[in-house]
Amino acid sequence: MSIQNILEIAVKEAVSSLFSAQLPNVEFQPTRKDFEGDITVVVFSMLRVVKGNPVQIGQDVGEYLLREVEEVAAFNVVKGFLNLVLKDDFYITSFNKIMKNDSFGFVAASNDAVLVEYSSPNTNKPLHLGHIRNNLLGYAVAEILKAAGKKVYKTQIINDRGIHICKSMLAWQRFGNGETPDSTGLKGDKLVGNYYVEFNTAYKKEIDQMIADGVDAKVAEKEAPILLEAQKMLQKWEAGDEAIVSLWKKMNAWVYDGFDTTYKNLGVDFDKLYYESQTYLLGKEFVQEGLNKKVFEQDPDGSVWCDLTDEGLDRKIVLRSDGTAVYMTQDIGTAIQRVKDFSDVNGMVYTVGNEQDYHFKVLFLILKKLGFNWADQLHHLSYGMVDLPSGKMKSREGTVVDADDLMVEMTNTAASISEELGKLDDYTQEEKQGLHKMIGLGALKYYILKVDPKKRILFNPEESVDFQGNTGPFIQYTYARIQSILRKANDTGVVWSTDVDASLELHLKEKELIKQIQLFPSTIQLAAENYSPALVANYVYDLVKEFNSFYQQVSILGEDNFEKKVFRIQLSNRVATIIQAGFKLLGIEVPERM
RNA sequence: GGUGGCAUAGCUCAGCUGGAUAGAGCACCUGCCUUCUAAGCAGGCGGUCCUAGGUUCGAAUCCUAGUGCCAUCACCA
Repeated sequence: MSIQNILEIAVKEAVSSLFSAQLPNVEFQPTRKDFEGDITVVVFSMLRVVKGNPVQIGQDVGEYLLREVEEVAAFNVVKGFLNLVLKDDFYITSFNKIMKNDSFGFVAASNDAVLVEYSSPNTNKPLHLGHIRNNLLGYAVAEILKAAGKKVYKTQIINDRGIHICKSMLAWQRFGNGETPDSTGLKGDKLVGNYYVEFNTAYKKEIDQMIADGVDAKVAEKEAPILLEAQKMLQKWEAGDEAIVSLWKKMNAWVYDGFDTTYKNLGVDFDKLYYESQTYLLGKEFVQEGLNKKVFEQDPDGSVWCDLTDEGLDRKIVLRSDGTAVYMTQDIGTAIQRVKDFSDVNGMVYTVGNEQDYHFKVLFLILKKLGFNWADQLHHLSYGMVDLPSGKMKSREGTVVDADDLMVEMTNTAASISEELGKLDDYTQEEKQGLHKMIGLGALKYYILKVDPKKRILFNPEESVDFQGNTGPFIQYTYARIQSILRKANDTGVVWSTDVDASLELHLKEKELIKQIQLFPSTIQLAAENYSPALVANYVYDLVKEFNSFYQQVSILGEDNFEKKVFRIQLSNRVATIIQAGFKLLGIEVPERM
């Protein structure tokens, strides 16, 4: 039973015996640092049940608790706040328990399965900073859900069909001269992306020419020959034209190759991939079923709609008049397919930017109307855009921050800082490289994940990402320092695996650290409930702040009292494992040295 | 125009279900490396929590209205 539960019962008893009143609940909060105490009972909230002066009530309850609850060492009342001081041995006992728990903070896996979708790129462009946020968020949320006891399947849906793909294909056919990733040394996604750009360049040139020849601008945009040819290509693709399909397969393979490299560097992975080209037909069946069930209605021109005006939304199209699928059609099909594939799945998380809030609201509603009981368990993990100081990233204006380039840049920055400090001159080039990547990526990932997903991020490439203060490297550094201490402790042969003597007197900083450590499990739960890696990031930061303060104020290995020394080594070790575990949830690694 | 999100220090962000004197980092100014890694620590400067009402013993937090920024309202994805 947690201390809070013990106190809750005791406070209720106190109120019952002192004032003959029944408290529905007791409000607790951590005592603010400016006051003496560890945990605070808010007396104000009792006033509804107990009439009287809050200070006097607090005093009476405090005396009762001091008498009846073993863990309470002292109390004081400030205004309507009853501050309780807990005994040191309560903290030490609690700490000893935590030290024995190898999976502290983690809930054992259950059969309650959730599918988490993220990344989901188009196959005509390389990944950029926006995708990085998406990937990091999706990956971290998946890990956090696992830690909170869910069974998780990571997945993505790859948008591998449509006119945009044909544009790259056409440009490659025309201007490519048979170039391949091998012949050029370019990553496959970059190569294909270049042809997408080339298409647009050629397209624009044709439009300009047509306008110069007296064609109306809007007409030119629609009738530029190269665009018409791309559309023809799409029709051929849908008809299964062999040459087109094989070109499509070849170029897509290049792109997937490139993506794989980026994902690997970024440290994310997937359990199952879905391809739009394989699922887009599926939704159509259910459109028909929706029609039968009268969930949908058909217009005279053949288009199918879902009327959501009763829910305060619009009428939404689910099938075009020519019978082809729209975005919504495919998403309906994909969702259903996933539940078929993973029969134990009881919920899905869609990691998609907040510009699609409306789409997902509608999608979930439609699935519910179609009668799927799991539709209530769908969650759109909506996140804000990553903006540059110049505004939104636009590929056409060349203001996109490329994912691969950014990772290299971060690694280089980490390298130059590290070299300047020169602490690791005995490392081999290879070891150094690995470390620099770990630090550079740690900085990037932490920078993005510490922000509440809902909020947009302003990314300034010039100022880039900090390595000091509230940053990934700051936290990694603390971890490395602790490892250094542990190495020395082991080298000097200190055995530090024994239980800590509960009669030890705690230093203020030690007590604060234990308090912070105790919060780890509830932080993971809260982060899972809110789908917010930021909560984990900020928790680890607070823990590290607390540790550094402790580290600076007390000597660990230099402590004369052996019991204290052992305790401090254990405490440091526990902090390190929580940093490591917390960062792992964020997909960030920690170094032995830096 | 309808709908949704956001608004906290010069900048970037925390602030859990309403609680005490609103907290960090960066930047700027002071100190601290003959002691476990100074990518660190301690301190200082800096706030109309967008505005106006309301609910409450108590509001950055909840409600209403307004202002600003962003997104969305396509037979695009």
